Amino acid sequence: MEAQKIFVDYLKQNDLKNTPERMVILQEVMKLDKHFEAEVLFEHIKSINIKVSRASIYRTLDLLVQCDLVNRINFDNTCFYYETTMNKSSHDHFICTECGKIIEFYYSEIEKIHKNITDKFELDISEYSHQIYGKCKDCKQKKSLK
Amino acid sequence: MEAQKIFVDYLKQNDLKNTPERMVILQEVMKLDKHFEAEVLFEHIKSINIKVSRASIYRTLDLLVQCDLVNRINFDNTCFYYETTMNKSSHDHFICTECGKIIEFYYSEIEKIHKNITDKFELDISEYSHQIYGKCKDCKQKKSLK
DNA sequence: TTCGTTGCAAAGCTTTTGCACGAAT
DNA sequence: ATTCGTGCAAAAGCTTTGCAACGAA
Repeated sequence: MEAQKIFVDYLKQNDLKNTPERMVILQEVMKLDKHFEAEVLFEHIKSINIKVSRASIYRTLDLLVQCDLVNRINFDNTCFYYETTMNKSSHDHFICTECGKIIEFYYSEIEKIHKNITDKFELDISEYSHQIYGKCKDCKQKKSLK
Repeated sequence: MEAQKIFVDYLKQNDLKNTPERMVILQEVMKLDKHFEAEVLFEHIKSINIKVSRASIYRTLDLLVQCDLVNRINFDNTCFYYETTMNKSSHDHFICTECGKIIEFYYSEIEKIHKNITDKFELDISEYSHQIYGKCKDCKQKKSLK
């Protein structure tokens, strides 16, 4: 189902009002990259000459999280990141602490682990975060030459 | 090796000073429960009538993270949590997004994945972060009752 | 004596909130 | 006419930082 319809229905069902601000925010959220910050969304909307306050950004993001159109995730304690739930694919990241290089990888075992833990503890998993930090091949070699 | 020796050595090797505040903080960190907040450590030390400022708590925790005696973890964006690394096998966390409950778990497959990726990309892994977010059994049931 | 360290308070940042005005139904 | 939403600015809450006094080496 289309995101906008889901959101409008959600608003209606909860006696919330359909406002221009809310519609703009949903529309622009859908255009952003996978993991975006509230501030990025705010700046983005400002950049297309639409005026929406930061408060409305945060409040509307909360609503979008409520109706499962958006996930709010917690990456590094600097701020929350948001991502749309539509078309989401899973992969993890290796981040080189020397040069910042990122390697994406995917192992089906991760999903098996999640399935296993879901069953064992009767959980309902919505999101996960899996990062590996260290030195990439190049930086490892540079380091050992010293 | 004993934590205190590791810390003292670390300080010496980095031309940092061995101060009473740092020693107290290390000592009391070791007494705390698994996942504690900086504020809890601060209050704990105050409660035993030792005077250490919040700033020193934060600065010393950073040092302890630097020398791998403590991990700094990020569960819910409210604050950082810390845990000692001594005598602790690696484990990951499930965090309930409704009630904040934390479940620790360990799967050897994670290590296999890391070994595999290390070999494949010739990496040097120093740390990783793996959190799963969702609803725990109780909160899942509460939600479905509505 | 020399620097690193401490405590304090202020600043920094992201997110939330109180309030008066404005808009949707 | 209600009632909810918005913008603004202030508040919140955790963490970091600037600075002067202090203390370890």
